[in-house]
Amino acid sequence: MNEIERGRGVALWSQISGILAADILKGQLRQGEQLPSAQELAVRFNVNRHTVRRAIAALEQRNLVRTEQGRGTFVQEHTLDYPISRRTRFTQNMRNLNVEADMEFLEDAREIPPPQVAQSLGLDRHEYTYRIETVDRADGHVVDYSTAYFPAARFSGLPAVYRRLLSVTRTLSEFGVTDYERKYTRVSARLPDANTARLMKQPANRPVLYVQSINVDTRGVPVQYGITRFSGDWVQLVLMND
Amino acid sequence: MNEIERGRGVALWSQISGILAADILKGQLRQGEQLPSAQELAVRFNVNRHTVRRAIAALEQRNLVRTEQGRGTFVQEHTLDYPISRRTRFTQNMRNLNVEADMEFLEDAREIPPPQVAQSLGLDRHEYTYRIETVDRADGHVVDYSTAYFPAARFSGLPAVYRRLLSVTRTLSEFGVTDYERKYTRVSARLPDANTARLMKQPANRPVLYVQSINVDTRGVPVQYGITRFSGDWVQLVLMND
DNA sequence: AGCAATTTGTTCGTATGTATG
DNA sequence: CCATACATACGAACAAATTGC
Repeated sequence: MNEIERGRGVALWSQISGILAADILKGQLRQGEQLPSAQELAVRFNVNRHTVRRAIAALEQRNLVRTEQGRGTFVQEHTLDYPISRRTRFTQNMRNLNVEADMEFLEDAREIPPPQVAQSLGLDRHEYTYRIETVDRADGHVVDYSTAYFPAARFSGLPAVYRRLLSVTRTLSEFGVTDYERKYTRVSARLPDANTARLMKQPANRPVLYVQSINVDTRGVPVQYGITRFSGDWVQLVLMND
Repeated sequence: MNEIERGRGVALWSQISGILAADILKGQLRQGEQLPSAQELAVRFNVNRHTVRRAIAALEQRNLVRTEQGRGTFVQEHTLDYPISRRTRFTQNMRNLNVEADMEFLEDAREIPPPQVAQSLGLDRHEYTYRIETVDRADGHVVDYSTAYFPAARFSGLPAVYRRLLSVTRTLSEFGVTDYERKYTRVSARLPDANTARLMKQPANRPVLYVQSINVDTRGVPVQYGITRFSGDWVQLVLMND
């Protein structure tokens, strides 16, 4: 059981807030789940109810919980609504949401892709692609882990450009592809493999949204094949019609 | 270990085929996984290699496996591509795929819905809805488990009509809603709760696609809130742009 | 419809710790 | 060392909303 220390320079409410926040972010407190009442928490941490309320107020500020008078305090359904449309730009989406978004480049490689990827990109079995792996974060925790394939013949030297620009849109633009659109998006649910779970810092038994997509240029020629694994708990794909 | 019996009126190849098919359908053999070689299976079942080949041929006929010359036999990636669009009609989708589709009515109820549902349908907190639960099957195994909410005030007596027609489209049509369209679709990945796992006849650690959707009439008024849990292994949602 | 139990929200007051000048 | 300001922490009482009986 987690304990707090008095008089060590960190306010009690801050310590309590930190413990609860960690529980939520680690998934030990599930989405929509009710927290113990302020009174119960006060007993557990051996502090006054006001102090607990101060801690919860901080969590509410961070949008981790939601309180309802007369009912209780609940773990906020903290889903990022991820719009999917033919103009989807993944990084751009993040900017539109009021979260701290950042992206980390993991690695790139020049290689012959899996058959399904080759076929989707309209390549022969022995044609090379560039593969680029990245991780996106929002508010500090991993939202998605993406693998993107580009035809190497058409986009010679792409990885270097990508490392510099860190954006698919801007990178393709450097190669003259000023516009592209989503041709199709396939969505399924699966458990992450060991590597994916590690990169996404999530338990291996928490499912991910497995999204495969093709982007085509204005002439309909495939320019990118993408595999994006979204944290199933934190991301909802939203398909709007309006 | 599963055993086969000789001379009991069921051909050996048929029994072997049945055992392997059950393994595949129960998910013990995962999608894309390679089966043991015909020789290995022959040893395991204590039959001739030809008998195993006959069994595998039957599986291929049922489109459960795919054999590749010189490589081996693999569990067919047996995904149903489920198109999602503003005109999505779930049952209709099934008919378009070349599978045996059937639907089972589970139960209905008149009740106050969860707050999120009420809000999405534009109802007050105390207004009633009809809830209808169904299961869809394709080729005998469960593809999705759906819960649909309808405003009770507007569609008085809906469950009786639904039981008779077994179709959302036709039921709404009886109430004068001759046309409706998908307003939005939200997709996330989660593990099934115990009840869902049981109804879908799948292990509790296999993820489902959790899809929430709203259908609105031609004036934009919500007529149905749906929760559909798709078997993550067997269903891919496909969002086309063409 | 009423009532009790529970939980969050609010407002007092009081005491203590910390930083500053 | 003292005065002040501010954040922290506790206690009591009451209001408002929800839930279950």
